[in-house]
Amino acid sequence: MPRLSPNARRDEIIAATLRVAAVKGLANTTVRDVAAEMGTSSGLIHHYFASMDDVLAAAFEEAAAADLSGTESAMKSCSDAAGRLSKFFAAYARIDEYGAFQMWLDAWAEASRRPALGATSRRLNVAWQQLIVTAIVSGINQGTMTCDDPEATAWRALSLLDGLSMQLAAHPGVIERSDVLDWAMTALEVEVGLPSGTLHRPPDEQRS
Amino acid sequence: MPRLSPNARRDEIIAATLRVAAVKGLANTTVRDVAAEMGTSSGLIHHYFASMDDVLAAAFEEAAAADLSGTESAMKSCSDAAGRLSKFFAAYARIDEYGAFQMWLDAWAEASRRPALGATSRRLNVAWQQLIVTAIVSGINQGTMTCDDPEATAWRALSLLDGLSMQLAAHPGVIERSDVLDWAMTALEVEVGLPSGTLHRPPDEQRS
DNA sequence: ACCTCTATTGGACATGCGCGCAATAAGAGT
DNA sequence: ACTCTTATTGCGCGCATGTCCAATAGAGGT
Repeated sequence: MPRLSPNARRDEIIAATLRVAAVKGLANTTVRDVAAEMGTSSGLIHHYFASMDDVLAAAFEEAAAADLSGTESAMKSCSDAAGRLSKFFAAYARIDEYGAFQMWLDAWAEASRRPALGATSRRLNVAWQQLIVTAIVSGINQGTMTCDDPEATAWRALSLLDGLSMQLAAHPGVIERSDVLDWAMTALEVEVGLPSGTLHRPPDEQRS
Repeated sequence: MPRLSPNARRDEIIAATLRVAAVKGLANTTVRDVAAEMGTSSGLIHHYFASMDDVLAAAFEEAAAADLSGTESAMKSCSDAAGRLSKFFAAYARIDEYGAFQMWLDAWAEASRRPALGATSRRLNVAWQQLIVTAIVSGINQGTMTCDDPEATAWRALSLLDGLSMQLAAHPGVIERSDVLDWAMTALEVEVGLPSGTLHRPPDEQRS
């Protein structure tokens, strides 16, 4: 196999891991699977990562961090806080649709058994919650929202989304995909005192 | 080891499997783990089950069905609908504490890859949701609750509980155990128009 | 007492896993 | 062309897993 630069090879290992994990699941992805996917030897992987746990954590980190920063920048395109929350839900739904949710399910299930993966999962989950927190806080400052405990409200909104999406991913057909977003947005509207339907409407874009 | 009747031994295998799975997770529970937990040889297990998959499926079914019927009967000890919901949350919390939630996480993650496990998980999940639905419907009939769509409200309540409990199980420390119940109960109170705090108080027992 | 059935044993077997390591080869700098 | 670094190989070690099976032991019927 062609000799690659460390950065390029490292990226390819992560990319190959994600391709395998999308089919077999994060937990069932082995060193030999990833090596075969790349067409290289299995020993090569341990030249770049100390353990398979680290490989999985890096792959999950890569995919999840990309989704996170994509969502973050989408939210910045709105100046008003309600619009930002609206963007948040839209971005979450897009990720959900493209099948990444199964990876989150795997990560959550494995979090308590694989320390590196668990730490990454925890950090990114908190980062998602903080996206909601900051949007709510700016909503309060702008006078359009009211909320006693933005941290708690954000956990409830995110957990409701996660819980509903889990039903969608694990038991297709028991609830509708369109209901997930609708229900979660409505619940958050009530919590922060927004007029019903505010989050459902496409937000105004920010003026430059 | 004492020679037991087939039924007794089969039950003990399932019980031992659950004890191990509570610690190691459903997916990581091995034949030898179960045998060691019982204090018998590993070959004995294959005398009763054709494969380890069958053991895990039977164990999950057993535990989940027991938790479900336990919760159902606890709810029946209350005549008023709000009391029943209160019992529901109490039962859910008890199950959660004893470590069974990791098993649900495993089941959800594996649902899309193991059809038999997925079907069981789906059926029992819907049954849990229906426990809430019937309580809400009787609350409406008793005139103590209002709800446009009990099915949807039940999914939201259950998903919020599941989502929050998932954070508890996967990322210990990010939220408090006591908050999970508090937040989920408050959210449901708002949804069905119950006075704040109603679900938090220990319900009156039913008079015979 | 013996006999029969079967619950139970304990280990063999093949497979798959993460990981480590000595050998190899490719590319970059001189 | 020569050297030096290191990306890459290919295999082997130790361990854990599920499955299978011949041998053993214990309880119930006659």
